[in-house]
Amino acid sequence: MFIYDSVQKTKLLLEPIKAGEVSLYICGPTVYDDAHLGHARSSLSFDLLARTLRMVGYKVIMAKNFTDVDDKIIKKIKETGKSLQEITSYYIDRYLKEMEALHIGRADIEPKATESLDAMTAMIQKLMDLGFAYRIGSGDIYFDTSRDSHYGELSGRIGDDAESQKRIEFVEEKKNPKDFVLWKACKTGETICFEAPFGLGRPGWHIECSAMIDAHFHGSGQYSIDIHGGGADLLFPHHENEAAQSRCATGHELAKYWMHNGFVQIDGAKMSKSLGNSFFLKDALNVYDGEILRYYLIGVHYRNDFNFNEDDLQVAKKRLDKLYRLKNRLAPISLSIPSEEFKKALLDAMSDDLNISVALSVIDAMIASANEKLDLNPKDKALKSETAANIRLIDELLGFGGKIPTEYFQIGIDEELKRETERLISKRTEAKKAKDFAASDAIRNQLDAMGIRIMDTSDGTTWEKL
RNA sequence: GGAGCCAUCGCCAAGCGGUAAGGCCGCAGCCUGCAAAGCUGCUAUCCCCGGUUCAAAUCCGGGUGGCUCCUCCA
Repeated sequence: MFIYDSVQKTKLLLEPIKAGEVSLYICGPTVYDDAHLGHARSSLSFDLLARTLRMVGYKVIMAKNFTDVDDKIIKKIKETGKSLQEITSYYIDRYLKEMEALHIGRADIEPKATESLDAMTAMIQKLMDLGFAYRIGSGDIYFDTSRDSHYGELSGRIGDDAESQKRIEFVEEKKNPKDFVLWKACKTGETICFEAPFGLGRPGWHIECSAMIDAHFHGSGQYSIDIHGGGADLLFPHHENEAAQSRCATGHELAKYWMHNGFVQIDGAKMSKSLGNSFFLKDALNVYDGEILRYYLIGVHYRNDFNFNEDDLQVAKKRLDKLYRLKNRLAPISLSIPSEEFKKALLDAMSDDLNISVALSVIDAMIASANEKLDLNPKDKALKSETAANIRLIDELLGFGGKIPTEYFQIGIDEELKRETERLISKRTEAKKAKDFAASDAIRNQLDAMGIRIMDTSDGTTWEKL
């Protein structure tokens, strides 16, 4: 298995700390609003990674956190009058449901910041004891970046210039502009306060992941976990800061490999709230089935930017349709085992830093070949059961193709329309039998106007919703 | 101001020094009452200019264009 390490900026052979086992920590969402397509893409990227690692034979332990204490959540509390718990549990619940719709597997460990306070305060205390952190007059505790000689190496930002320092929030008492907050002391009027040995307050953002990783993974003498992942925007400052804290508190590096996924863009620009072009996952799921959305969103290599476009989404659906049409020719059949050649080609592609494009082309080739053989010999049972097993493999590795074809093609069809469709089809079959092609073609046009496409096969007429 | 990523057929998209995968669209054919579906065949020398090499889309230098990070962000 090869993966691209975004710190070393090169593709590397994955050599886990512990043979046969891969520990994975993914930066999850801050739960103050609905998930957008960018969250989906990030989750999808690491879902593919976990699935591939498992199929290649690794035991995978994946953690993905929920940031449920944060300034934006506090802002939401003020705006809505709801409690922190109400807000965060609502958005966590929605997040998980939406990710499920995209067939994204759950992480093995899903820590929440509010449930990891002991780990965080312990790490902050340790950093203070070791002289890596200091407290200012307000009670806030900062990490002293000047004490970490490796600070800046992760993101390659060693000599930051004046212009970039201007952008950092100015706090007079900070020793160094790059120093970041570990603990925000409770100020007058603030209600979201937690107890800590150093007083009431709440944790800074960066400490969360470091503390959770420390709490949940044993690691080795050199690294806490194998792979740390997240969106490309997290490399700096978030991951730089995490790495610094962990290095100073534990004496070893946080992760052996770092992986970052690219952005989802809308009309060539980064999707973000401030630009007013964010696309919520819930809105997309309202219009498109989760499986189609999944197929579309994984279609571009995870490190590249992804330009969201509804036309391209339709193209993705067409491609997925072909898989289901093949599956439709198979059923009902018992599975045998997948073709060795197919499995190898698929795994070879995904083992090469998740080369999804090659993987999808391998699938297309398998579909074409199976269709061709079935055209020649429609009753080839061995081929059918092997093909069915191939599709089962695709579902396991890539997370699509698992539905029953008729369900897939009839998503969003109500019972009434379904009955009407079937009634018209049998009427058309009668007309065809009587060689009344004018009548049968009229019915076909009528169905077409209803959004139903029909196909005559040797086994009768099948139909799909357009 | 600093740091980085990207640029491949009309569109989407692989490629990681050895002579351009795949999908959509289009065209031709097989199949079909006609379609649809399926199958077969056809369609690019890789933004520009230099350089390294027996060999470059792939490496180096210089342009041009797009995006991102340096502030919360997947």
